[in-house]
This record gives sequence, structure tokens and C-alpha cells, in this order.
Amino acid sequence: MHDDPAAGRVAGVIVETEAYGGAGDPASHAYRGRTPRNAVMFGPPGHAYVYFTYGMHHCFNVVCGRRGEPAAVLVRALEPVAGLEPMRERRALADVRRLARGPGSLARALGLDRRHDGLDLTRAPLWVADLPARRRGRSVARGPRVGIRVAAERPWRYWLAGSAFVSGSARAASPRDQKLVDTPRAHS
DNA sequence: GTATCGATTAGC
DNA sequence: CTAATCGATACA
Repeated sequence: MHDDPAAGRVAGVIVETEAYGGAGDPASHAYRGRTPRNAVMFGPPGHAYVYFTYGMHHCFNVVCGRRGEPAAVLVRALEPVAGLEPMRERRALADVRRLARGPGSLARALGLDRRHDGLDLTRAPLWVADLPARRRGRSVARGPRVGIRVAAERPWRYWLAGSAFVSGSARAASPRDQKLVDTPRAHS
């Protein structure tokens, strides 16, 4: 969720992610060590790593490794659940399924940029929360990472199976090429 | 210093 | 398939 001072609260359910490591992952920004851009990846978990790329897009990650052990999860797609109008305005697009599909589109829809790099994701204005119980327990599919030229074969992309809000290659993945991963069920 | 390339997207 | 567009990175 993002409480944006200008647009109010925009929120969605994370439906597609991709994992990146550190020194052992040649596709990771942290592979060659710490730089001003990726410094947050080396900090404590639970913080936002937001980077700028291709001269025009931002991507939003959740830092997951312990302090000094760079690791992050790129949030690749969101099912919008609140703040649909601000998202539509930012994206100049009406179709809810495509509002936050793809990491660049997602960051744009949420209004995220380098100013959000390093924010503590356990509190406002930008945070990640547990799913409500009724959304838990659904099947998660796994497949290769996309958009990278090295180590793409590692099956470190995860998405909500059957979701209309995930990227095209995930929607198109045949059952043969994806593995289903059990997700924790809600407590009683 | 210059050259190359992106954890991408929209459009043809 | 390619253009867009600029910071990070590689290399002389």
C-alpha cells in the first residue's frame, strides 16, 4: 500500500514477484558489490529498494536479506484493490488488469520513485501487509525469471496461478512449465 | 574521457 | 521487431 500525499491511498495485492540474491546471483544488482544505487539492498530487511532503469522506469523491491546479505524481491505485478482512479490517471489507462502489470507499470501506478528508496515497509507511507484470510491459500506458480540475460534459468519468479493481473508470459505458461507451490493457509 | 547496456514498456 | 532515454558500468 502507498499513502500518497497527492493522491490518497492506493493499494493492491501482490500477485507476481521475482527473487534476486547477492554475490551468488549474477543477475542481481548486488552481484558486483555495494554502490550508491543498490546500497539499500545491503541494509536490513523490510525496506524498499526502488531503482531507476532504462532512462524512464522505476522498479520496486522488498529487501529480504539480513543486514550485509543483499537479497531482494522485485514486485512485478499487483491486483489493484484501492485507489483505482489515481492509478488510472498516472497510467493514462482504464483497464484494471493492466494498471500494475509489470514492474515499471506497477511503480508508475503507485507513484513510486527514488524518493521511496530505503523506506521502512512496516509503516506508512509505503508498506506491505499480510493478506486478508479470504485471499490466502491459493496456488502459487513458479517459473524462470524474465528480462535478464544471465541466470534467467533459475525458477525464481512466483505468481498467483490463474490471476488475470500477472504478466503475459506467466498467464501463458503451460501447466507443464510451471510448478505449483503451496502457500500457507490462514490460521483458523 | 567514450561506449555499451539495462530486473522495461509501448507501439508498429 | 524497435525506439525511447539516462544512470550505471566497462573500458581506453
